[in-house]
Amino acid sequence: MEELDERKVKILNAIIQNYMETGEPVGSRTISKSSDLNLSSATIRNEMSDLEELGYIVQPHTSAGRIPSDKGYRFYVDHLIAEKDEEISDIKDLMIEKTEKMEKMLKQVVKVLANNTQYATMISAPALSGTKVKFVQLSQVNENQILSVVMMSGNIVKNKLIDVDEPLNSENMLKLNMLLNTNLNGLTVSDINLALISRMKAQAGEFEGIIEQVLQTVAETIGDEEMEIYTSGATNIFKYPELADSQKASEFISAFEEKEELRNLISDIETDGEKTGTGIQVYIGDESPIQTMKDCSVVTATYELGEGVKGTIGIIGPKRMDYKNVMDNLTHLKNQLDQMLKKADET
Amino acid sequence: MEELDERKVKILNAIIQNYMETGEPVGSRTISKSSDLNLSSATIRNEMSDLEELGYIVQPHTSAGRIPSDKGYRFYVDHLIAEKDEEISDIKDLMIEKTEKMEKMLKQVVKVLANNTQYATMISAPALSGTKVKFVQLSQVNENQILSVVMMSGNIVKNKLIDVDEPLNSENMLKLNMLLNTNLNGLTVSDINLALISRMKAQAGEFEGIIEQVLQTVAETIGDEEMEIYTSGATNIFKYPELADSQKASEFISAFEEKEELRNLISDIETDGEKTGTGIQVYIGDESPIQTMKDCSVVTATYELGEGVKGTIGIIGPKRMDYKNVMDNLTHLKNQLDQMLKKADET
DNA sequence: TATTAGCACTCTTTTTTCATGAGTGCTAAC
DNA sequence: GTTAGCACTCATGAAAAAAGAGTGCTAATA
Repeated sequence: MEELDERKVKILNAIIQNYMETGEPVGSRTISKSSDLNLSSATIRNEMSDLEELGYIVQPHTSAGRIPSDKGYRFYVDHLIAEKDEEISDIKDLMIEKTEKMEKMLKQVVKVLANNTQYATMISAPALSGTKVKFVQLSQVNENQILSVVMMSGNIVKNKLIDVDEPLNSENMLKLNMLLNTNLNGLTVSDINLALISRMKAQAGEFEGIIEQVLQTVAETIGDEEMEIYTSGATNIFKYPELADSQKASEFISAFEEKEELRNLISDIETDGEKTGTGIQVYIGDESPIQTMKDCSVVTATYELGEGVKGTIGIIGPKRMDYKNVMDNLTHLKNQLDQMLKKADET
Repeated sequence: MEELDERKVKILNAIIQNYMETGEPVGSRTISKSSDLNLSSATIRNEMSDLEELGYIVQPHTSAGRIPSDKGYRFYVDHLIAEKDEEISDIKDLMIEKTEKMEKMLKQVVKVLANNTQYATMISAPALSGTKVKFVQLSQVNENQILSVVMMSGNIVKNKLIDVDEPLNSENMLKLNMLLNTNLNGLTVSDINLALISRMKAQAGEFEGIIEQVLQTVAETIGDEEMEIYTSGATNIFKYPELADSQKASEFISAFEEKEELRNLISDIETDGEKTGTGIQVYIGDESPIQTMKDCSVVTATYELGEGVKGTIGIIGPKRMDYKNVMDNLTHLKNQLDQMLKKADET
């Protein structure tokens, strides 16, 4: 296991640090001068040669310096960051305005995070399919339309218009609402099965037809929704020359605009499960499940809104991103989010 | 007025046509051969020299061909497009899926339009401030919270949670709902003034306190919203070399991501009023109210959702955009939108 | 034995130079 | 009024040359 002695680790670290800052291949002379090892460039060269053979660094071409390989970054993330943890991490405080609207909050969160890190960011709204029904209300809007309003845990409100053949009188409407609330309260979409439906139909008596339509609608309202994703800072990519040529940039930004690929990315990540104990996951280069991002690294965190209901927040940037800063930011934010959402749910 | 004789017009037209296709400065020899004027390049050169003096075309540098100036494009848009109108315009049919959700529909519209034109597109949701209240419903969600749901013309539904000190019993809730609906139905935000409020308070009796809070909330629900804008195809900018260098592209795409500048653009345009009889407006280069877009042209259309309630749909592309195609597309789409929204409102 | 100075060699990057070609403006002839 | 002809300008691209960065290897050193 110990294929790297202490000195090699130090040199590898120095190379990565330097490359993170400059984005340029780093040569032996640079290391020789900048590090506190007091070794000549020739010695460093020998060590670098070894490190290359072991696959931690790579030479873009003969007579260029070395850059970290995916394996190198991986080593850095797994071993080197922890060592630095003693340092005081001074994250700019992530000021998030309080707002009860989930959508606004999420939009703000990605924006703040993008600003703070200078990378591209995304966040997925918690999938409704896992949330519970807190409250249902049908209202007769006019002769032929009923407005169904469903409130889920996390105070997410969804609504839909239902067309009906004939209006219900207010007494029946009241009954129907009672029926819906007593039966659906606390259930998730997957809980609404055939057995429940026929039970409710039986109770509905003459409104059996409407009940069916309503339940159908409720299910659609909650379940049918495709995963909502908010993004920010896609244009930060232009700050990193290795990603900024128009071909790549166009694809990258398109992916952020379309969001379809991001959706795939996120569902892959969510099924992937947690890799670290902290709820933070790091995908370096090819490790990322998505092709468009193979020159990037993706760091994600999962926030929770009660049992089983999760959303994902992620940062996408160059492989030489500041992993420490990014992970700290995400941890911080994840905690803040968990707290806020829990509070919103309690009320 | 007649500073351009027929031949000059023909030459100008040929230059513009050619430049639109190629994006390259066009020289005298090209015109001499391509047009049906049967003139030598020397003659064309003389005419081009005149056209330049008059400001319709411009030379990027000595020994380059000419490109149209803003004035040239303006002439083209004002005079030359009309002449071509006999041609059958074969717009690909803009297939828009029916959906009762305004948001989904608008998102789809910009996407289709961007696909169809290959330019960047945007659409503003109709400002709620002008729409009318169609239906209000308060529901007791739990001891301390009331959910207010407001439905506006166009079937736009907004909701908000209100915190209250003590729950209302169902009878009082019913009264309150009646009161709200009878008083607010058909009103716009600006109609909800102090006089109305005090009148309603008087009618509310013991629930005066709640009424105030509710009305406040309703006003917020409807009025406070900032203009919602959906965009698509921002990365199409990379298809036009004159706009595709990373500096410009980054700014451009950022503007589309942030949407703040677009909001300004749209409100400028909306106050600007209609310039043409068709409801289509064209801003060429510097004519555009916004700095970031000074190398682009902006073409917009206004769609309506009943009296005074407007939204704007726009296309942003290079100055050499295919104005005819764009304007036709917008006209077509505007009609379709007007129709759809009218229908949604009737039900 | 580990380290280092020295040097030849490689490969990229930048600069310079040069040739090419597109396009113009002007003049003189038609 | 139109056109052929020609000198001139300027962008573009290729080729050549120069400069720099960095390596790998060898031989000397501690």
